[in-house]
Amino acid sequence: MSVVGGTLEPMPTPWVLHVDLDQFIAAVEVLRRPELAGKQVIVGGRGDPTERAVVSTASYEARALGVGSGMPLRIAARKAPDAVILPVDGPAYTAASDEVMTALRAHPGAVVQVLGWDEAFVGLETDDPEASARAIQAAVLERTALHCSVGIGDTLVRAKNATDFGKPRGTFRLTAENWLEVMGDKPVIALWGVGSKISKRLAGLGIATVDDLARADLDALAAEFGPKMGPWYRQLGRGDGSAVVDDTPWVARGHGRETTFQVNVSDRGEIEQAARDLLDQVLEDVAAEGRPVAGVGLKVRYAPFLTKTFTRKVATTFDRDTVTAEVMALVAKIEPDRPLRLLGVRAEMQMPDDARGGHTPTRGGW
DNA sequence: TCTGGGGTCCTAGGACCC
DNA sequence: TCTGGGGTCCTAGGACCC
Repeated sequence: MSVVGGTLEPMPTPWVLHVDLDQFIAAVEVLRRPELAGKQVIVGGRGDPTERAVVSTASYEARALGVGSGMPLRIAARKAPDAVILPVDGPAYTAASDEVMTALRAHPGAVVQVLGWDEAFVGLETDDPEASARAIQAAVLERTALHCSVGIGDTLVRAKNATDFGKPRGTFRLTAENWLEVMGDKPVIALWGVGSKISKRLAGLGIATVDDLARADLDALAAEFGPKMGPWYRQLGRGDGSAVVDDTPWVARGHGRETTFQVNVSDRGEIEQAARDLLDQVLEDVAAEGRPVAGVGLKVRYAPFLTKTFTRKVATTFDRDTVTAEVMALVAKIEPDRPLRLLGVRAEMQMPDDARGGHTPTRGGW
C-alpha cells in the first residue's frame, strides 16, 4: 500500500502481457496487396514451390487446408493448389515490426521486451489487465492496421502460454490459480521450451502431461536432463518463474548465414566459393555492429540429413584475412566425396560486459 | 511429406594447469 | 603398479524458438 494525500490507496498489481501478432507475415503481405484479403496466402522461401524451402507463415484460409509453418513449400502447394505463394521479404516485416513495438512502448508505464518480429512481453502495473490488453490491441491496430492477441499472466511463462487461448484478436489470463486447471491435461509439448525430443525423453520417465511434469520427481529430472535443465522443466510445468520484463537492449552474440543447395554439391572449389560468399555477408552484418570477431563456425549438412558443426575460437580481430583463413581451415574438415546439402558460416563477436543477450528466453536465467 | 534460415543456450568430454 | 582432485577453456553436438 502507498500513502497518497493522506489516504491509503491500493498498489496496482504487476502483470505480464504477451502480445502476439495474428498471422503476422501473411497479414503484412495482405496490407500491401489488399486483393489478397480472405484468400489462401502462403509465404516462404523465394516463393517458388519447386525449390527446397519451407512455409514461414500461412493465412488462416490456407491453414484450413492443412498448411502450416515449417512445412516444405512443395507439400504446401500440393495441399493448397490455389494458394498465392509469396517470397519472404524480411525488410518489410522488420519495418512493420518496428511500428508495432513503437505502439507498445507508447502505452503508459509499459516495459517492452521484444522476442521476435511478431511478439513481445509488456510489463505493466494495473488492476485491470484485460482493459490494458484491449487498449494495446487498439493502439497496434490504429498504428499498423494489424491485429494481435494478448496473453495475460503473473509470470512470463504463464503469459506466453495464455496467448494461444486468446487467438485470434482476443485475450486470455493464466495465473497460479487456473494454470493447472487449464494446462494440466495438455501434453508437455504444449509448453514453451519443450519440443519433440524432450517430450519423448519425458515420456520415457512416465511424464506425459503438464500435470505429470508439475509433480515430477526433481532428482529423476536432474538425472535425465542435468542439474540446470531438469529443475527448469518442472518449473515450466508449474508455469512458475520470473515475472520481470527486461527491456535492456538485446545484443547479438554473432551472425551467421547459411544456404541450402538446390542440388547437392560435391565439388571442393564450389564449396570453398560458397563459404567465401557466405562469409562476405556475415562480415557485413558483423561490421555493422562494430565489434571484433572472436570465433568462427561452420555448419554442414551432408545428404540426406546429417548435420555437423565445426567451431574455432580466434584471436579477437577485425582483420578479414585472418577470419577467412580460419573459416577455410574449417572448410578443410568437410569430408570429401560426400554430397553437401547445406553450408553455413557463422561469426561470434566479442560481447560487451554489460550486455543482455538471450533472445531465446526458454534457456538461461529464467 | 520431407524437412529454411536466423538465432540462443546447455551439456559432455578432452586438454591443460596447479 | 597404479595412476588425486579441482578448475577453466575449448570444441562438438543437441535442443529449442520464431
